Amino acid sequence: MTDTPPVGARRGRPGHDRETVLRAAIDLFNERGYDATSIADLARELGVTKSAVFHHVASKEDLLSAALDEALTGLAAATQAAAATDSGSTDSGSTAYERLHATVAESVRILAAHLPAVTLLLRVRGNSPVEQEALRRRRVIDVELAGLVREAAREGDIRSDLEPELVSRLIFGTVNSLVEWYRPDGPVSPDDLAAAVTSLTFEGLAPRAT
Amino acid sequence: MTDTPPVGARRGRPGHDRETVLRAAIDLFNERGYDATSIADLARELGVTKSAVFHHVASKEDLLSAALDEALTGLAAATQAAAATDSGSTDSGSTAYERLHATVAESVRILAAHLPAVTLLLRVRGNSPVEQEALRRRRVIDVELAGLVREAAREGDIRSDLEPELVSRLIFGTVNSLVEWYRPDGPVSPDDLAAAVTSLTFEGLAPRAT
DNA sequence: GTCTATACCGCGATAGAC
DNA sequence: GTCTATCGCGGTATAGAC
Repeated sequence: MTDTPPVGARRGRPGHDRETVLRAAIDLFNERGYDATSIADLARELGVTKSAVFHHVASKEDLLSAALDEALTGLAAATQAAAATDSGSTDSGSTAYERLHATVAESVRILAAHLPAVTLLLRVRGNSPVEQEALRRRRVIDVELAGLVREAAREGDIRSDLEPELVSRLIFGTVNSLVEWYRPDGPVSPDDLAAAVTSLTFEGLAPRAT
Repeated sequence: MTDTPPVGARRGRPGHDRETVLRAAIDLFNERGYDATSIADLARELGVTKSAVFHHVASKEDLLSAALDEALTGLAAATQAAAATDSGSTDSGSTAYERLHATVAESVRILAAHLPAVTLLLRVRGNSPVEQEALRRRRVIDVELAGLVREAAREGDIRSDLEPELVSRLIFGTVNSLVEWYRPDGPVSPDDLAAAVTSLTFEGLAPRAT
């Protein structure tokens, strides 16, 4: 046997692969913004030339597209999973309140697990077809979430003196704002964060019985 | 008397002035992002050439600087005003709870009144000295807000089972997330919005006695 | 798979005429 | 106050050698 690795296996030893480039790109996009980040910046970060980067990806926008897809897939799964806590048909074993509670918690966990990609998603403005498509997919998720809030209000398990659309925007505005400061390697674990967010959202700031 | 306007007064009839340019710039920066917006875009929006824009402003960054200053001045005033509801020295007539409540409401109102400038501020990443200075001033405000939350918890008027820093970040994360969707010309007035945010924040989602 | 070299374009900003 | 014209730079992306 020789000392060379199996030729049949996927190799790429000398340099980087697409995934490496993508991770570095997402980090840079988040640090400086997508438009303010050049391929030259990315190449410098990876220690190669611009041309080497273009060997792995078709275009700069290609990197953005992949990152947004990761975030959207995760968030869509979060809403789906929590909604399928039971749901089924007309009236199931789970209440809308329970599903809303689970969705908020799961959204926080997904956000923490895919923080860089989700951060990028939340900053997209719709400057290109790629960004517009991402915004469209985001809107679909937002509509589902608003429906869940409306349902919980109709079932009488949450207050109904405020518009469900408004409540939904405030709740998930709180969740989304986490990308501005939360770091998974900090003192607060993702599960602790999810618990704090849900507790504050559902119970408010009132002093608790000890 | 002639039909020409007073020559001594500030005039500029044929074209635009610095304020016009600034308003248009802030809107474009928010729509597409600062880096993605070129002076040519701005000139096109105003119906003039790039050179005409540079007649009114020294640089593109000059526009950003002015916008960030507007937002920061407003927000600093909001925290100051609400904190000075009484405060004074050691123990005054107002509790930290009351001051926190007033600060949240006032922050929402300022955000609504200066929505474009505040939106821009909240998207700044620190890419240049101008942006870094803005982030520094933001941080000062954030520290004051966190102190207010800590004080209210110490006085026993809000729950103390969660870290004040965490609570502060969540509350003002909710407030800041308003820039992502709120429009003052929509169905919700700034005062209604401030009432909804404070109510949801302080009282939570629990059904209310009717 | 990575390199050098380069085409091509749009950017921010300036000079000087009107 | 706005224009035309232009500079110099850095952007994305490509071609072809190694």
